[in-house]
Amino acid sequence: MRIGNISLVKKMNKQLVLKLIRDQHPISRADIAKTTGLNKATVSALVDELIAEHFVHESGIGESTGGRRPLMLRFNADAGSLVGVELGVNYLYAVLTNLNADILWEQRRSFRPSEGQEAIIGEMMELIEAAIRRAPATPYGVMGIGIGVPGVVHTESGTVIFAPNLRWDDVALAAVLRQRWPERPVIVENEAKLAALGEKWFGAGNEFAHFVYISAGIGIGAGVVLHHQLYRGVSGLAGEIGHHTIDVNGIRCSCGNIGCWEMYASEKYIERRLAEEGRSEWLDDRFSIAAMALAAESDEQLARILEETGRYLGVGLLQVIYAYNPEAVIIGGPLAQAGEYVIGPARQEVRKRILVKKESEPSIIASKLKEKSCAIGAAASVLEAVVLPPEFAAV
Amino acid sequence: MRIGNISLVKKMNKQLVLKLIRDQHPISRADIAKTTGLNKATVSALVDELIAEHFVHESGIGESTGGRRPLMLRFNADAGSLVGVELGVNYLYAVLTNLNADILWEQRRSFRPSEGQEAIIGEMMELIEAAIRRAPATPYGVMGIGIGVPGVVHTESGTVIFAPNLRWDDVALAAVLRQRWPERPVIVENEAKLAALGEKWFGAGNEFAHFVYISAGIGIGAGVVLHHQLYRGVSGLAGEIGHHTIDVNGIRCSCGNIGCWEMYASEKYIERRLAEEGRSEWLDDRFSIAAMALAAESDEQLARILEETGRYLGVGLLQVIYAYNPEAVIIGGPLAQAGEYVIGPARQEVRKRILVKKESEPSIIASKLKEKSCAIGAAASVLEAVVLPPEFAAV
DNA sequence: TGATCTTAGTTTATATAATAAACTAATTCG
DNA sequence: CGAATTAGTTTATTATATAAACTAAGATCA
Repeated sequence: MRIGNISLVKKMNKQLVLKLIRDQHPISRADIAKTTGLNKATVSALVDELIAEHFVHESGIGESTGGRRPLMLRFNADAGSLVGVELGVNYLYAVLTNLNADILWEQRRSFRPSEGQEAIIGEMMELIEAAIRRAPATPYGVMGIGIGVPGVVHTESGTVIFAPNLRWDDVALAAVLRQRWPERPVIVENEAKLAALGEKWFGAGNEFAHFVYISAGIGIGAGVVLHHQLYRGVSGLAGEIGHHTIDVNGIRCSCGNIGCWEMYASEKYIERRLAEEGRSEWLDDRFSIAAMALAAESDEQLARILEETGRYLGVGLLQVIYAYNPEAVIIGGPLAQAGEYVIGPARQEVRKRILVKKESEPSIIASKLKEKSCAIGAAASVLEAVVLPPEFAAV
Repeated sequence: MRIGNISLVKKMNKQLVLKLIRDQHPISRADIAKTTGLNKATVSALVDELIAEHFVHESGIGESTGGRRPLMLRFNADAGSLVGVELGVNYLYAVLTNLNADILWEQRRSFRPSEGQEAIIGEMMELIEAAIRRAPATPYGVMGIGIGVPGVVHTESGTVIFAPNLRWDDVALAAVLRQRWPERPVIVENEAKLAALGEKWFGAGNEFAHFVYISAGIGIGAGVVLHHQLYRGVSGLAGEIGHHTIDVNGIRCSCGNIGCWEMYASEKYIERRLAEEGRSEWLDDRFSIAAMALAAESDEQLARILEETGRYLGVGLLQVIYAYNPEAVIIGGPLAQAGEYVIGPARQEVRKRILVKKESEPSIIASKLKEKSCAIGAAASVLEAVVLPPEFAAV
């Protein structure tokens, strides 16, 4: 039960000031006082502390608006570094960033899915080790490690409860990493949820209080941001909307259900359709939606398959809209590489089927961080945990 | 932008104390201090104010646990009255309650859907007038009026944007009522959302932080409570999940879409199946699920139709579970009168189709407030707006 | 029975942080 | 050049939570 006391007030206001500086820098103390409603003296005191903590610095003198010229403040993105890792189905991708998600170092590494858990976790730890070695000298150093995984996660313990595509089951990933780096916060979370955080902090979700990030690849997952905060549900399953039924009499999904959305609006569907249409030349190891979209410019059959996929995507988006009524839906993951070939038909399908037009239609847009969403989101999760908690932003 | 100051802290703590007294009365000052972590002196000061404001009263001396006997505190449900109104498709139902949702007066009135807006609003105002006249003498009198409507609502203005079954479109309902009762808060909200509030405050939702109330009748609507708060989305459409597609190749819905859930898990479906199976004797004006469920005990054909409906309900519940990952799903509305005939098969269907069993399965339970959910929820919305705002309960 | 221990609740003094108002600093404008 | 304006700091005040001391009223046990 959260009780209020004076230090809570201070924490809230300090966060608010820091957030404002990050979002609107360069900004003066006077502007902060005006936009927040806080007293000038309060702002000065809080800013002084933030400067002492290296999160803010003065960046010179601004333009006068008829009086004394203001001292401009900036968020200090170089107060520390963040490590973000995406654990894919057959690859690892790690980034080292500053607090502004500028990538200072990155590395991608493939593995065969047949490799065991230990081997994969071992490679991940090598990558993290390498990232930490590359970290520049900063006041706080590496502030934490975020990991995105393709499955359902128990966040407190950092355990991967269920990751079908990796065939992982109850793997205590965070425990291993915390043992190796006991002094650093380690966050393990579902990849779509982290990608949503990435888009929220540094991408297409920045301006929205409520949005849904759709990670469409082999399957479909989602990260749901409500009131500026990631929504996880009671056990972290919120957003597993790839298994929404869109055809009760449809085809069987690997999850045991019938007619799941992700059987129709994913790479799985495209592969099935390519095979059906006798275009199996596209079905080799190096299958890529991006290449397919390029070829589709002069290949109607391919274009049609992408368009079908987009329409099915739209059918499911309708459910996303009715469930969450978001301001925006951000389409990410490999499927988003097809760009308007998929997103256009999805938009049309939504417009065709939706109940109340103008009130309810969200912007349906492409991911901004592209294939880096998850890794950057993993880094952002550390930022959120350590520097800029969203708790007070809501309401 | 919410800033912190000392009076915010006081407001938070006072709300917290009042909430605790309401939830756990009788309770002593010492117990409040222990469970909240607030200082005894702080609690005493806040309680004194709450007593002066008539929201709390001392209710005698409790049992000693080895020392001085405590003064027990109770929530004063008779500090004021609440008016709640349900606007159905062809009836009005109004209640007058105390702050504990005990019904002091109620009235139900039918109308023909062909009557115009003005006539219906007129009848509603007569009902409200009658309720206000019946209100007992209390410190605060009638603290406000809540109205549940079968449609999408813009809450700030209290405008009914779209109510297909009433054929209402952009009706400024709250404006009319606020003109008549300018001194009283008037809340207009979707019926399922208010019913969810009702169950949260006084019914089956009491113990859950995240739950979904399903209003299943002619159509399907939902009220979604996340982090103890009603979630509305950006334009109040969140929870319009009756129009989730469960069969892309299915039958056309009145909303323009194809294969909507509410074509399969609603009274509409039952009526269609009754007709198909040649049981149209049930299809008269006084059609009632409750009667049908009773007859189903010795009528397999009826039992089978209810069971089918329940299975379709389960298919859609899966989507609710994946979207919100709630602790519980509460089934209300006319369809819930069929009890286990419908809820049992729904549970089975969910268990059969769900991805991760133990983590994700919510309790699927029947509404506790039954046909009074909406009206009591309308009253509760006033309570929440005026006496017990949920703002600080979250996180 | 009465001394001591416990628990409930109040009073008093103190600490923290926001605020208002007065102040200094630096600039524009006429 | 002086008045007005804007930026930022200093100082005194206020509201509130808290700790600690205190009063109140019971239980326990020799």
